[in-house]
Amino acid sequence: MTVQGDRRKFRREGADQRKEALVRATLSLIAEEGVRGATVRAIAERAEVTQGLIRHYFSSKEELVLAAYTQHMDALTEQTFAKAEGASAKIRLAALLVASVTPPVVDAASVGLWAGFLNHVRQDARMQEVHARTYHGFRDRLEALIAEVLAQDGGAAVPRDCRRLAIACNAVIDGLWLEGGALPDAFGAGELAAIVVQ
Amino acid sequence: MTVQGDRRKFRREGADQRKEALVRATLSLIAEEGVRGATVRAIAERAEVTQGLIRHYFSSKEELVLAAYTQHMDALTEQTFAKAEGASAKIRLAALLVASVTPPVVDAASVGLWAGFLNHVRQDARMQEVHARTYHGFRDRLEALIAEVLAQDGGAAVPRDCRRLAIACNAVIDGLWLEGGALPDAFGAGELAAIVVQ
DNA sequence: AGGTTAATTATGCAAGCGTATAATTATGCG
DNA sequence: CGCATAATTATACGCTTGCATAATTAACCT
Repeated sequence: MTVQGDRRKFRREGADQRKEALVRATLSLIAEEGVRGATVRAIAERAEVTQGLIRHYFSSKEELVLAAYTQHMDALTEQTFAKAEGASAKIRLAALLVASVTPPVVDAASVGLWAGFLNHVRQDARMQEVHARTYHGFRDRLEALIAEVLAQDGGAAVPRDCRRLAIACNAVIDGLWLEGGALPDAFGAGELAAIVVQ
Repeated sequence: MTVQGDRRKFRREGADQRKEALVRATLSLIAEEGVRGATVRAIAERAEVTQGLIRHYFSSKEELVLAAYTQHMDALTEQTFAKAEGASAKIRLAALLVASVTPPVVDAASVGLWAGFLNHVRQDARMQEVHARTYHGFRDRLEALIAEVLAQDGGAAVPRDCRRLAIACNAVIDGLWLEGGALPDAFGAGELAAIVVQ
């Protein structure tokens, strides 16, 4: 004689799917309201589960936020390089630069996410680690691509120059990234990329 | 027979000084922890008063945050233009650009502040007003300066061109602003300014 | 001096926070 | 089917939050 309570119906799902749903909900909330605004209850509601489930998959909110940050940064890098296709190295570099300053890598949500994470990254050592790893990963791949372009252009690819170019290139990308995401002005990414490639 | 309670001693101060102290405390906390992290109690503690006083000077936390944002944006503009001095218009423009991408206009706290305010500005109509007013104010003054430079260079200063140049110039400044504030890499602001002036 | 008053502190409240734990129930297996 | 178990929900606790209000006190006025 089980009491037929109004207990909410649910479907059991794999740990990976649930975790990803929670991470997605977390990211969208952080983009809108920052880490502090992404409350456990709000995250659970957006992921269409109850808040207790979060603690079942993540040992704390901090852990969930770290997982979300990691996933986001990795996805961003991957997403950007995925579009860097083409016959020659020069074309691939150009495509990479264009991808770096156009949606979906650059949009309001992405910038909101960056802003939401900024202070948290500054204060949490593990978040800093993830940031450093992602940043260097991106730069290294960019450096390799630049080396290819230089080699193909005939000139010898001095490693030190490649490193410097990669850093500078990255800086320009970051600057444009903010510009494109924060301001709605759509401006010709193509020509900008061309300038950088030159 | 008044009970000598351990009630905290205090000094009465003018409304302006207290308000400014509260605004300063609010700004520094928002830069560190975002608007949600800047709690009424934390602000009061940093301003060395008790939390009740905030309600005495501001009708709500939201009002205090708005006042802080307004004060910060105005100060930023003023601070930037204050350094734009020089004999010729061209020199003044160059000085303005340099000031726009060097401390104290650009530093970690300033970027943290920007990040902390971003989502709040996006969601609050009055904050958007302040942002728009400040942004246009800056751009208009920049436009006037550019017009001067063009006129001095001999060419006729077509208003439409000035407007466009001002917008583009502002975009570059914003990009560099993020770059300089978020990354510790100190890079030659002078040469950048030179490029823009050209 | 002493009284007035506004500035300031102290206290309390309801709601929301992250977290802990117990109660249920969907699902795979014999 | 019936049982076991992990996934999920429900509930509760202590703390913090923004806000309201009462109690105190520093400073000014005559």
